[in-house]
Amino acid sequence: MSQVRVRFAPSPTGDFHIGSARTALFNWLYARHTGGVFILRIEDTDRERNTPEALRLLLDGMRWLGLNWDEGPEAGGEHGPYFQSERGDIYKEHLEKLREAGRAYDKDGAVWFKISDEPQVIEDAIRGRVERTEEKDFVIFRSNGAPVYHFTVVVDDIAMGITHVLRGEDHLSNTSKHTELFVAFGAPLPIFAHFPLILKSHGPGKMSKRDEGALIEDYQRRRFLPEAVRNYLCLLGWNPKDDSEVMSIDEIIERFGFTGINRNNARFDEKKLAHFNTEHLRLLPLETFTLMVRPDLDETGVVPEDTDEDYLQAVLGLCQEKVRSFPELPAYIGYFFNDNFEYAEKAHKKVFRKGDPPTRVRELLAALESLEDFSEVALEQTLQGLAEANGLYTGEYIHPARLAVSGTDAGPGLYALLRVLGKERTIRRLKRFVEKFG
RNA sequence: GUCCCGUUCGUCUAGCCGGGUCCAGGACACAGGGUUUUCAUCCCUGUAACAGGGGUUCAAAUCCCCUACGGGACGCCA
Repeated sequence: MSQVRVRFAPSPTGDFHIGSARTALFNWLYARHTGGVFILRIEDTDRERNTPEALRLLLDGMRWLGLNWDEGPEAGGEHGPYFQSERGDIYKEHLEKLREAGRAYDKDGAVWFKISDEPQVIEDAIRGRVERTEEKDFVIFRSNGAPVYHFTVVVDDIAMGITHVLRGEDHLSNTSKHTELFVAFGAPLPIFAHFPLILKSHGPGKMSKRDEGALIEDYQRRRFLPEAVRNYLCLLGWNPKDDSEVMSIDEIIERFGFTGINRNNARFDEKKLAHFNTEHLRLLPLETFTLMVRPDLDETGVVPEDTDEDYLQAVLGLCQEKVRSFPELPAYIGYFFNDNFEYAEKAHKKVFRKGDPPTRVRELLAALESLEDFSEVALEQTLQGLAEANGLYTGEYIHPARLAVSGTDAGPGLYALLRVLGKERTIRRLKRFVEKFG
């Protein structure tokens, strides 16, 4: 069989939203799975509504998601141009063919396509056989001379040698118009595959640009991991049949196919997306994690410029598995880089509710000052030894210690925390606590 | 209104084609419990679904029909 050629054909009229992104994704996956060609074609025939800004958003979003195209804008290819606005001559030629065949006529200043009286049969790769009869002739060129979507899409799919048309179910009813045109041009039908739509999380209807969480741009801005968004999107309407969820893109490409695509619409769930983000965050090698979180750290300025790189790495290594997203990291690690952090009121109250924290911290300070080995094992032994010697629970030292060195009541395990902070910082902070609270 | 597509836990879904192994499995969310010095981690447990009705069959989530509901398309938008 000849090589698979699929296309994603958006119109740059607004934001790049999740539904479009998934259409692009499924086409891309199918191309990569089959070793085929993924084409990006810009459907900008509606001059009124297209904007360069929307195009930029689209290309950025595609790249962010890792959906590289083999032919299209900025990539070139032998079937260009890839902007419909530049394909006027091709449309005119094809219109002539229809006129010659007696299938096009003028009315009210527009050009109309004369439908056949045949019922159209669509062998859909996902839905099976679907029959639909077109009921009336439709416009293919507007009175302002611009060609209409149903016409351009078919002409381009023929001219670009598209073998498979993969798109949302919202196009299923239009497909009978398209098959009419394919037949009128004497062209073979591509294989159609219509997948389910993404419905909004709450309320009726499909997801639209106005809905919460609908924009790819939003996820870029909120620093989601593109592989997490992509992974989640793959599972909205497709599944590998064996309960696998968090997968590498190579694994998804390997397993992707029509048999795993569902027929019923899926509701978008931001909580599950957040879960994928957390999972993928944990999978990141520390060096990558460090590199990626840099912008968040720079933006908030929590890490001073002269910070030792090894120390930063150690801190991140400790905290990577504790956070659920990049933006929450700066606040989570702030105290590591600032000895003069504030003691959180809630944590302070909690710790001071019982026992004698200042005394415990003083005892701990004395013990740690003479401790050379700041390994977790040694620290643990020291604290436990101290507790035993004074007939107290280790918790009576641990909680005040945490408050004293971090100002909070939550965070990484205390021994690891102290190890990373190191002796000098730890001592300094314990002293500060003693000075402040006696 | 007409036509097209669909309907399994709150949500994403497995199972359906080739009916029995399904008093329906997994994940997210939620609830409870546990581990840990803490927590935003981790572990365990629990709650919870075959839209309804009719048929076919020894047997139906699985096959057929009807109804209801959901979604989509009916533009000189794409």
